[in-house]
Amino acid sequence: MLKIHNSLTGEKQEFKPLRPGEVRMYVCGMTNYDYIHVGHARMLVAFDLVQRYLRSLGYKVTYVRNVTDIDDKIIDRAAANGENWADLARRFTVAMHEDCATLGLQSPDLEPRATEYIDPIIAMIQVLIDKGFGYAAANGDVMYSVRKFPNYGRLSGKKIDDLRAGSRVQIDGAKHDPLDFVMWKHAKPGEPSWASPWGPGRPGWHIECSAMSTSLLGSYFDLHGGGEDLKFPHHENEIAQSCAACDSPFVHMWMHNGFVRVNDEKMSKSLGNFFTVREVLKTLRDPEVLRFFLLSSHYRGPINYSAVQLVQADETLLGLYRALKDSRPAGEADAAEVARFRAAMDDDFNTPVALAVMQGVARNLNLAKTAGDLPAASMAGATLRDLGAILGILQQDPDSYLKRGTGQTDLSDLDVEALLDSRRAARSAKNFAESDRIRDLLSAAGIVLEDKPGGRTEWRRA
RNA sequence: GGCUAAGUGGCAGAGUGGUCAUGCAGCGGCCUGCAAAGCCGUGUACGCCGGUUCGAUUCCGACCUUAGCCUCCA
Repeated sequence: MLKIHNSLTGEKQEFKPLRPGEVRMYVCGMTNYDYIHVGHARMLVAFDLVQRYLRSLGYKVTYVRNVTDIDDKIIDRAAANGENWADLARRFTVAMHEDCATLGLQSPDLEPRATEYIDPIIAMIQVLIDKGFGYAAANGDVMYSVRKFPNYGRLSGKKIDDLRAGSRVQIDGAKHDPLDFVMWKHAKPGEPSWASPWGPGRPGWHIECSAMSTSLLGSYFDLHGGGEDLKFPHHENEIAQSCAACDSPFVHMWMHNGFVRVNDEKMSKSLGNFFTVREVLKTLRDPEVLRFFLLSSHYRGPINYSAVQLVQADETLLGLYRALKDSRPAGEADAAEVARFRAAMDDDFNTPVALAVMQGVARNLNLAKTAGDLPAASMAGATLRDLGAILGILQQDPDSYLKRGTGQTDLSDLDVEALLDSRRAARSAKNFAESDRIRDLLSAAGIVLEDKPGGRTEWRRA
């Protein structure tokens, strides 16, 4: 029985799809005006995992993750670059797709872009105006009247009056109430715009997600996810808009992932302490190391980003691939281990415990290999592979994974096989000085040797 | 100021009212020509102070510390 922590109630709840056998989920994706950083990667990986696990449970999943391709930041950045805003958004959306693919993310089933949903957005705003939740302000913007929506603040646990008291927001003269937010922004000279009943303009961020999610998944769907920082006001506003427009509950369960921190601070653009996925990947043996690192703590908690931790993730993943090597995965996975793994995942996607189960399988696999118990090794190998597939790890060929370094050392002018032959000859002649010399030489090139029974020697990267 | 999370062994990271997380690193052993890998063994860990309890890291209360949100943010 799958339990998911629902941000709406603050508790883990049994997951029951609204429609039998079918899960509809929406995740707030990226505003693409720059390369994605590790914080974004965490969100992306967390919900990729949710989606994968739900599928592994046999649900028919419709996973929607949007792209915001019109926004102040895009316009500003494009202006700074002297670039067309649409080109900029397209360029970084392509880059995001590349990064997602490297991180082993499965594509969402649908990836709506805000600019493709202008009509539904306008329609929804109109409905909200007609129902008295929205109003056209004097400056041409269309606002949402937060105080008209009774449950405003329920998701984030905020009270309207507290917000107001603590508000440091500049009072916008056009707003009837400082809490009101913009659904439609009137176009300023030179800005991209679309025609609307309220004049040329563009959609606000919150209405985009309300319109896209309900257009694609219906007015009431199962799961809505995003980063913790979107809880307020973005998700709160989505709820206010969608519920009011559709006269319906909006989302059954809300999920929020925790932040990536750097030295105990949130990794973010504004703090300037971010690392892009691209630059981090250059320092790693394989992108899978970053994915593994992200999976090694629970999605809701904070995770501290540091080079040391990446090294630990690398070592641990390496150990798993070493176990997998020569295991000849075949046949059915070990049912008991799978059950343990699933129990961990059923508990609000507890990947650290799921990974611990896999460590146990790896130990049994190593034991079976040294005992020469081939059937047991195949089974353990199959188990590791199958469980890894759910998490999106351990699907590569172990030997080529192990022979891959962190990218610095070039082996092209080193004939490893020939050196191993010489070393083999030296060892059988008991010329250990020579065999150790060759091993040191290889070691200096970042190659580790492992002598196997029967005079066989294998190599991998350190 | 309001609201929300969190403080676990050298590092990372789960979890629980009363023998075990797990991984990395370390140490000892087996194996090895020596290594590496693997396996076996190994650590008086749960912010502070009270309370409840036969027993609390786990429940309750206060306190301290940190982070996040309250403004765009994954």
